[in-house]
Amino acid sequence: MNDSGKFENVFPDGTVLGRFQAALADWFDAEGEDYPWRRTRDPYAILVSELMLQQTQIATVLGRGYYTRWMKQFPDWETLAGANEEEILKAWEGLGYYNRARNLQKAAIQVRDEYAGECPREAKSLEELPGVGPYTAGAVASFAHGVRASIVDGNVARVLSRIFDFREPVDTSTGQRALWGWAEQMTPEARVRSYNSAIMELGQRICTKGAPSCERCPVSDWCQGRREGDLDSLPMKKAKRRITRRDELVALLVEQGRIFLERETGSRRKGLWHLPRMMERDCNDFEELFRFDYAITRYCVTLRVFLISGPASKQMTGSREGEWFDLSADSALPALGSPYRKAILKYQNIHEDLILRW
DNA sequence: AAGTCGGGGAC
DNA sequence: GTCCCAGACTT
Repeated sequence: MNDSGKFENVFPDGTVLGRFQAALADWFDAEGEDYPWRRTRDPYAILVSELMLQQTQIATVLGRGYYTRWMKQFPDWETLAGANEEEILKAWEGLGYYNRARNLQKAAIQVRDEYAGECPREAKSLEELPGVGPYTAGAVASFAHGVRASIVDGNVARVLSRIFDFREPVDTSTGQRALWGWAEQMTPEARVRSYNSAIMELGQRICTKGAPSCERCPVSDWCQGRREGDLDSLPMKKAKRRITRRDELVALLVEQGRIFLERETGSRRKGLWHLPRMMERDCNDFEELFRFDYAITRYCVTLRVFLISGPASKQMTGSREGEWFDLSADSALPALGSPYRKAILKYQNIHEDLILRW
């Protein structure tokens, strides 16, 4: 490496790095997990997986069927490029970070129009695509095209900070520079798919945040952090900021099996729909049906749901931009933010209970 | 460099 | 509750 000397410390000669790379790649080839995006080299299929997986666990993307559904609905660049935003957001509903979905479509349009349908091969070119940063560019270049390119995600950051016993915060520009520097020196020319998959999966399954399984780690011999004996404190991070509490008051307007919804206008959950929001003073005359908390970024929000009926309902719907949707089928509802979907479901359950009791 | 963007899994 | 997750973009 550089002045730190840690690179030389762990890899005193050139042959050791080769053995380190081989140990990782061998481990992956022998016991790596089998995911749908590892059964293909289609850059589109791989880009879809990478965008879905940004800040999102594999269990969510796979277990709740997002990836499979998406690939069936939008199987290639062309199809996605020609889709409309409504159906894209509906397919992404519940995954969060909805700009990822819009960026994915912009990327598809860009590949179609500016690259004649041929996905760029080099990481630097891939970074031109919207929603594709340094990590995703390296992932697509290596996984889809087999091009030598480095990756640093949360998993790799944890592995490398432990390998080098890196006792500085990783969530800073200097910390990131150090990690990327190591990653670029350590990435092999050959077997880059296996190596990159391995170092990520190692962080996910073996070199975990709590209770890492060093006895099963294929590269524990090279791990400086393990020798120093304090893996649990790595990687180091800057101090966290606090959570802010907030109330959110919303109206449940239901008439003849239909519900009144509004479209999000700000930057948060943009393009999705939500229950109409109310002012504190406008709630006094109505019954609070129920409330529950949900977390979003650095906020803890108490969602309080009021049932609005009678003349007030007419007044509210008359003075607002919104639309009525059929409540009978989920497919008739537009893409909703998760808390609002949950609230509607809760309301329907209460409603059914009342009917059963009669 | 700091804020923002979601929602859920694991502990 | 906390931390984290196959991060990227805006300010």
